[in-house]
Parts: sequence; C-alpha cells; structure tokens
Amino acid sequence: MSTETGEPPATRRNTLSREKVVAAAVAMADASDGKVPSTRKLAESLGVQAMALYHHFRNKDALLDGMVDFVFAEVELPAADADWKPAMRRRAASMREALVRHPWAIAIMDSRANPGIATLRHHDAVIGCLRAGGFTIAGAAHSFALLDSYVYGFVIQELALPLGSPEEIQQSAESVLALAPAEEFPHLTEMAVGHAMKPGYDYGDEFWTGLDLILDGLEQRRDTWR
Amino acid sequence: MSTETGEPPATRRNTLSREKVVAAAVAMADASDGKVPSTRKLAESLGVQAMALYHHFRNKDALLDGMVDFVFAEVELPAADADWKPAMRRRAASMREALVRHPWAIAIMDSRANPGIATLRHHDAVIGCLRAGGFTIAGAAHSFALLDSYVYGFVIQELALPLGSPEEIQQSAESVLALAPAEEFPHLTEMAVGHAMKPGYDYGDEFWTGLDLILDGLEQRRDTWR
DNA sequence: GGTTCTACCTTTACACTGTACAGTAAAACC
DNA sequence: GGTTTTACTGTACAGTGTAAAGGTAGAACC
Repeated sequence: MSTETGEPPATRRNTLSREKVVAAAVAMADASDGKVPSTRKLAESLGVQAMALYHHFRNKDALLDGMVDFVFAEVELPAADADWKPAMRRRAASMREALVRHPWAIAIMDSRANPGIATLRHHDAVIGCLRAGGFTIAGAAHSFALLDSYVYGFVIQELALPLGSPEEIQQSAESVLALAPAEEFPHLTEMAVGHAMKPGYDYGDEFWTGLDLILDGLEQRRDTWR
Repeated sequence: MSTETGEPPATRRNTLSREKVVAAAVAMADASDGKVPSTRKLAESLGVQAMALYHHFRNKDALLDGMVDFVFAEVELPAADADWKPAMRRRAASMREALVRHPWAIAIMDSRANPGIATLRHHDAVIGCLRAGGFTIAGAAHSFALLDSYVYGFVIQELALPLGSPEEIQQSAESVLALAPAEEFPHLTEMAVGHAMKPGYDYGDEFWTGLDLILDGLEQRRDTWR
C-alpha cells in the first residue's frame, strides 16, 4: 500500500508484461496465417519457458481475450461530433480491415464474453456517434447490432473463400462445380459461371453494396425508432 | 466395377459409415455445449477405436466438413416459386435457429472451404428463389452475400452473450460496468442501464429489426441492379 | 550491509490431443 | 479355396494446456 501497485517494476532486465506477451502472440498468429501459437512456441519467441506466461495470464483464454482487445484497439474510432453516416461507414471498413489483417480474431471472438478496455472504448464511441446523430437509445442499439452483425458475418465469408492466385481460385471453383453437376444445381452454376468466375469479379466489393444498403435503411428509420 | 460401390457392405455387424459418425459427432457436440468431441471420445461413443474413424475421413477436418454440412441439411429450403421476401425471411430464421441449436458450427465454418452437398443444395435454392423473384444474377449475389453475412454475424454476437439465468446475466453486466466507469464510457452505460438491462429486453429480438430493414432495402433496389 | 520477502521464472509432470504406421480378421471376389 | 480388399485394432509419437513445486534475483526493510 506504500507505493503504487499494478505497475511493473521495470528495473529487472527483460521482464515480461501482459502487453508484450499479447503483442508477440498477435505477431506470431499473423505470421503463421491464422493459427494462434501454442504456449510453448509463444514462450520460446519471448526467450522464456512456457509456464512463465501463467504469471501474467490466468490461462490461455485470458491471453485470447487480450488478443481480441488488441485487434479492437486498431479499429478507427468514430468521432462523437462526426456526421454519423460517413463515420459509421469508415468505422465498418476499418473494423473489416482489422479482422482481415488478423484472420484468427473472428474465430476467437465468438467464445469471448470478457471485453477488454479497447473493446469497451470502441463500443462507447460507436454508440456515442449514433446518439449524437439523432438516434434514440433503442435506435442506436438496433443500428449497432445490425452493423456489427454485417461486418462480422461478411468477414467470416470473406475469410472462408479460397485464397491464393487466380489460377488456384479457378481450380477450386472447378472442383466444387465438378462435385455439383449443373443439372442438379442450375442456379449455383449460373452464378458461378456467369458472374463470380468472370474476370474482374471480387467478392470483397460486395462489402460496399451491403453496407450502403444498411446505412440507407438506418437513415430512413432513424426518426421512427422510439 | 461389377457392383455398385460407395454403399456400405452392411453385412458386417455394427459397421460404421460417414453418416453415422457425423451424426454421433453432432450429437456429442450439442450435448457438451459447443465443444467438438475428440477422436477418442467420439470413437468410444461408437464402440470403436479412435483410428477406425480414419477409414471414413481423411482427417479430422473432413469430419468437421461433414458436421457443417449436417447443419446445413437442417435449414429449411426456400421454394423456387415462393414469394421471395417471406421466403428469404423464413430461410434466414431457419438458418439462425440451426446455428444456435448447434453453437459449435459457426466457429468451425470460417475455416471450411469444402462445401458439402446439403450446403450446395441450400445455396442453389436460395439463389433460385431470388432469381425467380426478379433479381438479376448480380442482384441475387448482392442479396445472398448480405443476408448470409447478417445471419452469421448476428449468431456470432448472440452466442457470445453471457447465457444463463437473468441473475447471471445481471451479474455479468455489472462486472463489465465495474470495469467500465460511467464517466469514461457514458454512452455504453446509458445503453446498458437505460435499455439492455431493462426487464423484457431480449437481444434476440434485434434479429427481426435488422432482417426486415435488409429485406426492405433489397426490395427497393431489386430493379436497379443490372 | 545483511536479512527477509516476493515477484518472476524454471523444472517436472500429467492427461489429453490428432494421427502415422503396422498388424489382423473377416468379407468379397475369382 | 486361395487371394485380395475392407474395416478395424494396437502401439507409438510429437504436441497441447496447465497444475504443483522449486529456485533465484532483485526490492524492501532494518
């Protein structure tokens, strides 16, 4: 009680910290393309034994909580006095970018019920921007749920797509179509051949179509939500 | 080549099959509330050694593919001649129900690039219904991407919520608010206290608000998409 | 400056995971 | 009836998260 606690001593050489561990875990997960590192691999990259991590995290789930919060910290916050519609558009785009940049994050999020500070700050800013934009509490809740659902769901689908060179994509599309005879799945075939496999098509572009539809809908309903 | 292959022999007592294994895995995952069973536990429940599974699946990922397809098989298909708007509404609701009934499915889906037959059949029916409803190919692609993103994303958020009795929910909300002082997160506090924690509030109801907004938006744009 | 304390890290161990590899018994086929 | 195939068992191994206990260097106190 004599001095401030909670601060790391910072005198000992090479001391670990929650932040350093999370940052290293994020870096490794990004590098290994979507797989969260094991405790041993992570510890090794920090020059430490595996069990050392457990002095900073109750268990691995706590580490994952920290990693999710790290991602939220990268998302651009909407200013409270900004025009709500472009602000929400930018924020959704920024959220999508962060989730695509860290493809492991979405898979981890659905089991995490302990939001971190960056997550709370992010939610607060979004709600604040909507409230300042004229939405009622209920309206802001509707909007937030809808926008976030869309972004999360879009990223899930985007990440599930076969990634790689155009040839690889072409090949994977063909292998699916081979399993799916055109007679049995006529509409799927039509869309694949006549639309999605056309040169220049990019599923990522669908993001803006859906987002703008949602934003227009929110604008239309803003003043009807009590 | 002399007889039909692909059929199980069915003469040997207690013979396994892809379908039986998948059904058992789904049942166990549902029972253990969200955790996919290990190969050993699954094998034990089938009265067999763990390695026996590998005669029916190349590896565990193939099993997961099968489980996802099992879930898709439970989703109500839209009839091709149905009115597209109520049909899409019912299909989205049915999809959500299936994903909530099998909470492990969403977490598994994002890494699965090998759709099964039920999945393809489902996609084909949805696209077919939209096309019959007057959407262009591009319009159907927009609609499909948007609706699916919404359903997936909504379910992710729904499942991440603390589940349990009202008291447990109340307690978990309070623990979050304790971490988040009202001065620092005013809008979050306002929404939690003045909206989400009010008796009778159910996050699940937000599903319909967002879904109807999207469906109305699709209707408005249907004839503008080329 | 010496003692005590304690925050941080190591060591060892255990139960559990997916799966490679080799073996075996029964069924299917000629 | 002998050969081949199919469906399964047994054993083994590298890797996982983490409990328990032990060690040690620096901080705190006198």
